[in-house]
Amino acid sequence: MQKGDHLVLVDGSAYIFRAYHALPPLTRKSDGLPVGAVSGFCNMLWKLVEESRDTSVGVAPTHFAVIFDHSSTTFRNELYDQYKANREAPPEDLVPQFSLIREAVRAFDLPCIEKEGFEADDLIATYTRHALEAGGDVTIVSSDKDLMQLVGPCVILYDQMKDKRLGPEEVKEKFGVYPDKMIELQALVGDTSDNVPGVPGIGPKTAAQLLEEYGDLETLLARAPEIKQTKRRENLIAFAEQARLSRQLVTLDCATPLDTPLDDLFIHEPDGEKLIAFLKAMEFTTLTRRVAARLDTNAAEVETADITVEGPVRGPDRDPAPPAEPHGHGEALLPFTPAGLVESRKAAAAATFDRSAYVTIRDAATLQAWMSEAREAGVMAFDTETSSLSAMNCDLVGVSFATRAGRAAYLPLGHVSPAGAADLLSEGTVEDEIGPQLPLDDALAILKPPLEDASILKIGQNFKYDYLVLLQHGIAVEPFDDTMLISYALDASASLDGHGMDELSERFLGHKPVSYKELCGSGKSAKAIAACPIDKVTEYAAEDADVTLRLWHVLKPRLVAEGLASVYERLERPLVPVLARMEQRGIKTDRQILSRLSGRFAQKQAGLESEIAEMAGEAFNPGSPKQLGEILFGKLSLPGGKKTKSGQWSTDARVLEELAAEGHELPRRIVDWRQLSKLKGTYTDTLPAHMDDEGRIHTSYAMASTTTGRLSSSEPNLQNIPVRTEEGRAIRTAFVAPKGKKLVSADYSQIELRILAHIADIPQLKEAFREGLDIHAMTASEMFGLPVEGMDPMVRRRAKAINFGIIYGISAFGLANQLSIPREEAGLYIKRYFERFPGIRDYMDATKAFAKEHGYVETLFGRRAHYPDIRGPNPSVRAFNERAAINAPIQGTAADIIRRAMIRMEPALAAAGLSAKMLLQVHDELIFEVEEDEVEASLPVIKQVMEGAALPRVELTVPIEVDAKAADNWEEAH
DNA sequence: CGCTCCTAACC
DNA sequence: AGGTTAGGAGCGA
Repeated sequence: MQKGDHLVLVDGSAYIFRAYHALPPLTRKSDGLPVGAVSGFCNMLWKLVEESRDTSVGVAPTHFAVIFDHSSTTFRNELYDQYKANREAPPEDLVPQFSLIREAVRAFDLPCIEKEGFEADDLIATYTRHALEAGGDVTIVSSDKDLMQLVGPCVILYDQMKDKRLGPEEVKEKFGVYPDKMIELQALVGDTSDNVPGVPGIGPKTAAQLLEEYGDLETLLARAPEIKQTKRRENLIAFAEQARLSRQLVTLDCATPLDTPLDDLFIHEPDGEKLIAFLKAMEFTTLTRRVAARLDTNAAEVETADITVEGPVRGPDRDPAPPAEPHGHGEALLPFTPAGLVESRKAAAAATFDRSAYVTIRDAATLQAWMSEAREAGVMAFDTETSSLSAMNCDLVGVSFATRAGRAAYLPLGHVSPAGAADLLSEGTVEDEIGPQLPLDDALAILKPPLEDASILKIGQNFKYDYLVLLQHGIAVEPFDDTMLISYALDASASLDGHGMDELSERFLGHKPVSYKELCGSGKSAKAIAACPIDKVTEYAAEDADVTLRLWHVLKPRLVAEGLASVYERLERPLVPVLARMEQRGIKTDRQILSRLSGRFAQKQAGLESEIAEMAGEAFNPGSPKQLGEILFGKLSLPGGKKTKSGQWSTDARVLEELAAEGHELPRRIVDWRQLSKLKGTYTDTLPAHMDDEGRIHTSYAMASTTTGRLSSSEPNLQNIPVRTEEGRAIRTAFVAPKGKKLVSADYSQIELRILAHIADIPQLKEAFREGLDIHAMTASEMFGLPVEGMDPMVRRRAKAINFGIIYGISAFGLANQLSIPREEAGLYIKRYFERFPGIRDYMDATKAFAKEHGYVETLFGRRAHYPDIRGPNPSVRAFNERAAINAPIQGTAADIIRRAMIRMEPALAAAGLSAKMLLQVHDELIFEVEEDEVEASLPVIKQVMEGAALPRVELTVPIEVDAKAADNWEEAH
């Protein structure tokens, strides 16, 4: 435990009795087993776990335990045989529930702590002391006044049922003394229920008053003769010893020997299946459903646990962690907490970086030894060094490993002599010059087993890259974690400046690693990494693995603590192999079509260029906004000149279109020229350069580049291939299926508007989607009171713009801009819209309020988008953040849904015996390559997976529809 | 050569 | 008006 950590201790025994007494008796239907207290206990614990993840309530816990009384006799009985002597035996129907409740805690995967001879309160006191010494905060979940003595600046008492939190001030208010005097107060007052005698005639009010006056118990007893009130004086003198005994009895033992050290209370992701199996066995249908939905698990598929009436009584220690399991396509959230995590976490935070300690691996035996170390540790950070940045087209230069903080090595595999050509000229071999390197094939043969070993967790940074590199060598690395994706799940803010390793290292470790530039240089003088000195590369590469491992130690625990484990485990990590395979496959492209289009575009452009020069009266570069602005608004003095931020004439398409509408021919030509220039320069000329030997283009998907959870595509970007204009669309005909296959395009219809209708709960929108109506025409009809039949296309267009505007966090300024209408008119439209759909305004207000309170918003699947500046002082920055915050849950939920579909797609197709291959994702569209004779069978599977992708976690109240079509090329399939 | 600006392609 | 990537021009070192 370290500073900033947060320990939650649940007073389990108190919970049991409260649950038992607060609820009517309940028995298990199938056999009459009494389970009322178990049910109440489980409900309370579940709520607590849920609440504690809501960071708005307080700091999310990093450590968590449920503490029980072990038996009725404790060390206090030796002090005083009457202690708790008049306690009645627990009710008969509660007795069998004690062991069930311990089972329940185990099912929640929480440590269940108790100790012979000690009360729960003593254990709570001891853990609290340990936590405080480590610099942590503590929340004790209980309302027992015996625990108030523990309250302090970093310790609060939380009464879950009354939802009350007690700090020092609240204790003072309640008892008239601060927590540090609680023991003395209890010693005076006594406790009838526990048989703590106290001093007769002294109640809480008097006790508080006396302590206020005399300071502490001993002073009070010593000066008792001074007290005026006869009876009070006599009692204090007569019962002084009894008061001292009482003080001993109520003083909690904060030095209880602990069987489970504090650090072992470290929280980890629960095993959803285990919990659901238990709840099903108890026949708690409501809670089972609730838990299953939250954990995104289908309860029907979980086998009911075998819980007998005489369930095993839990010992004081928790069970050993379940065996580590690989996380393939499985649906359950399996914990992966290798042994020794806690130790390594501490080491990661403490150790400093020593580059000279890194090892260069030059032979098989040393490599084998490192892999043994990894096997023992159960964890290995791992990084590949390659000859280029493109995973699909690079050679492996080396691999680095780290097995614990500070212990890292580099394995050179493809290094060449730094001098390059000198190899050929010099007498000696490369080996003489740079030392021996293990042959690549030998190294891969040694590496393959541990990299695919289910009991070794491989940790990478931007792991899709390394995964893809090794996939080219026939190695599918599993299981793995990715520090970049963990960081992204925790906080995807754009303001963070990315999730690259160097940034993360500086942000979370306060360490600046050797940069690639420092190693290889930059610009013209940049060297290939393979030509850099191996000792320097060892420092660089091994450090990367070391940093990655340490980042993992710091970041991974935060996932669970902040309630983001399911985002990472459901939406991020499983997508890595899926995207890697998509990138590896690539999409077949017809070079000839692109080249013909380039020719056609060039010809048209040339024609336009001469016309443009003639109209302008001089030759200039139409691609230069600066020159163009000077011609249009300077030389020709056309009206409507606007300036950009930096004072240049604005010449964007909007400005030029407006001029063209007024009859000016030159701007029209420029618009056309620009379009051709874009299509040619960005697409038809450039795409062929990305084709491989088989004529396929492999894009690269960035998983952590957007603030909302969308993917992005680059090198080349295949998510912005033209579609709007006919000429642009022609480019899509170049994306083709090979002979004997078809391309299938499947896209979600209006998914963001559907999500809006669901989230904001808009009856008319939901109804329209259920009826399959034209949503924009319906909107126009609602707003302007016109029938949908025979709707003016221009009116519909406005309604459509407003619908999109709503998704984007509408402003009168933006809508006016979009529709080229006065701002006042746009304002009226918005007003009208809100009148017709008041739920939208409610949603927007609620989202803004949430974002202001928490600093982030959430998708339906729990992904967060952070907007800290929404609280900032700059009104326009604030407004921008408000709009983004309104958009993010909608755009982000859509992104989550298609991610879920992609993750499920391959197993679903395989299960149906189909060989369809997913190639591309374009935000709401998936593109597949399908054997011609499998098209018919594949379409319904693809549709089903996409349409059902939100389930079971989220049940949308609008239908989700997917249109899917097969054709020979992308243009026709779309 | 590397950066910013402007523009435009997509959902 | 929300979320992206990319290319060319222009400028300064």
